[in-house]
Amino acid sequence: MTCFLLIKKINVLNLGFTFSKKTKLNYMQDMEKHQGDLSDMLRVCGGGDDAISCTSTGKNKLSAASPSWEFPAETIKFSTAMEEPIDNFGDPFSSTRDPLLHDLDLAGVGGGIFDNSTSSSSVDPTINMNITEGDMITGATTNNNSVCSNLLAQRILDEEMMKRPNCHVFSGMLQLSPNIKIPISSSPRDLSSSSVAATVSSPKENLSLSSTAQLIVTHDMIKGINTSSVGCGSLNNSSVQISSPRYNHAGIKRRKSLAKKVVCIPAPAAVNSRPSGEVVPSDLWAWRKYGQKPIKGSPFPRGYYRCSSSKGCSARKQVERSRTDPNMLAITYTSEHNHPWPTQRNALAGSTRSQPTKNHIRSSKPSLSSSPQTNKFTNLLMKEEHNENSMIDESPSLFNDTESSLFMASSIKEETGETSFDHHHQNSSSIDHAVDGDDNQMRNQGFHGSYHDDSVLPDVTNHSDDFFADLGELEPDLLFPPQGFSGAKSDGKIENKGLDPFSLFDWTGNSNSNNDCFSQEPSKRGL
DNA sequence: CGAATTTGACCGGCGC
DNA sequence: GCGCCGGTCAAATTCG
Repeated sequence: MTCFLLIKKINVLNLGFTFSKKTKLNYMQDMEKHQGDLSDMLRVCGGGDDAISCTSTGKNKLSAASPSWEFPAETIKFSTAMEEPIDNFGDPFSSTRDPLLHDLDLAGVGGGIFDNSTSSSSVDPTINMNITEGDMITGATTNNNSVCSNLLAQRILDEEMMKRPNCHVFSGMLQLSPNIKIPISSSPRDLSSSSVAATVSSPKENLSLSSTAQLIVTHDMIKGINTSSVGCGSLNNSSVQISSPRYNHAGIKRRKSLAKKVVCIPAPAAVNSRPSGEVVPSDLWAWRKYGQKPIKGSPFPRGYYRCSSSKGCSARKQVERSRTDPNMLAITYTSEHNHPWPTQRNALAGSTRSQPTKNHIRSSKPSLSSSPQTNKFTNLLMKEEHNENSMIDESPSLFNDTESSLFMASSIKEETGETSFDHHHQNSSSIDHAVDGDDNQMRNQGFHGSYHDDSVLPDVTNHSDDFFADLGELEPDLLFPPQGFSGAKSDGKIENKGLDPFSLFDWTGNSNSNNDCFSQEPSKRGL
């Protein structure tokens, strides 16, 4: 189940970056229903016995255009511990279902990411969608029962998710082994095919389920990882900095026994116009700054934000730069949101000055986004408005380097219980530890996620959240055509053009797309 | 003009 | 008890 969810999550990420606007918006709408936290989409940690290896090759995968870049042979280990998160605090959606997961499955019905056509005999219903090599992602299928099986899988999954709310996608995305090495050495040229497909497979000997997933990393994602990271240079030294109980030295008391979740991300470039000059990555929530304090021992002030998405919401976050690495931004989330995440931007949605407000495709809904970064996606979508099928061409610019790196490199440190967050400030913070320690390791090994705590939650807040946040601003009708995502025609045939410019969900196999990422011979999809 | 940010003041926890 | 420090409040300021 864990593996399955993770795989799904991976694809959620991928989808978020590569799918058509409508698909993304589909997510948004569903997320609105179920709530969700993209900030937790990527769990960069590891451990556990389950291994998922990453390769970029593989028959019937998105390999047609898969560049030479590939995930290392080393495995991405999925923590079995995360299967049953003990402490969800800090995860604003810990108690919610996974909307994306749900939606993914829905998508799977009509062009799904996970074709479980080969999994009808799957033993474990929780992982019924037995993802096998060659029939994932594309959703293409030769199995007439695939739709039904997807539906079944969806239902099973829904039921399972209802039973196990903790197994939400966003709190446990991808766990990377501390040892994983993801060479991000490929030059953009190497990644010229717009995306790379990394197969995330789980050796059967290591997993109770047979599963394979593909982790799509777009060209620019890699490029961003590779080239920017705002001082992090490359992913391998960018960020995955996760607190560990080992850093929570005993004897250091918290001022308050409030559990906090710390997200450590590469600080975005100072692209906004805040007088303070601080760049606060946006996320799905609307935050309103209510204070700023200089922190003793740190040259950087700490900004205090509270959730403005909903009145009475006690959620807060603190944003400050790491003392040891000014390029790193530590975001501490405190308390929890008491409301669904705001896809509908309400009047309290914390529209900030720093964000551009010129969104011609927006409806009258106020903006929620809290940073200019958000509008990058908005702008993208605006482009999509003009060119429905331009997604392929636009996709490489989906994320600038910073965002890409943020996405890939962001991480969360969740401190709960008696763990000391003050320690972070008072005694060479855990983040700093991570910077000094794990980061060095990453420099040596390339990207990898390390985790020391099962509760570690990665964060893509500043990236994917931006992405999805703005998606929510589009008219639902734009994403939810009457035929739904699958674009099923009345004649039973599938029409996914426009809906799936990448032909990622090309069930017909008539991929007329020149999308190098996913272009495949229909027959090769063989699904 | 409304909303968000800034910033000094205030409050409370914690250590001495 | 006092002072330090972090966190919050709220008036002033700034911005769209």
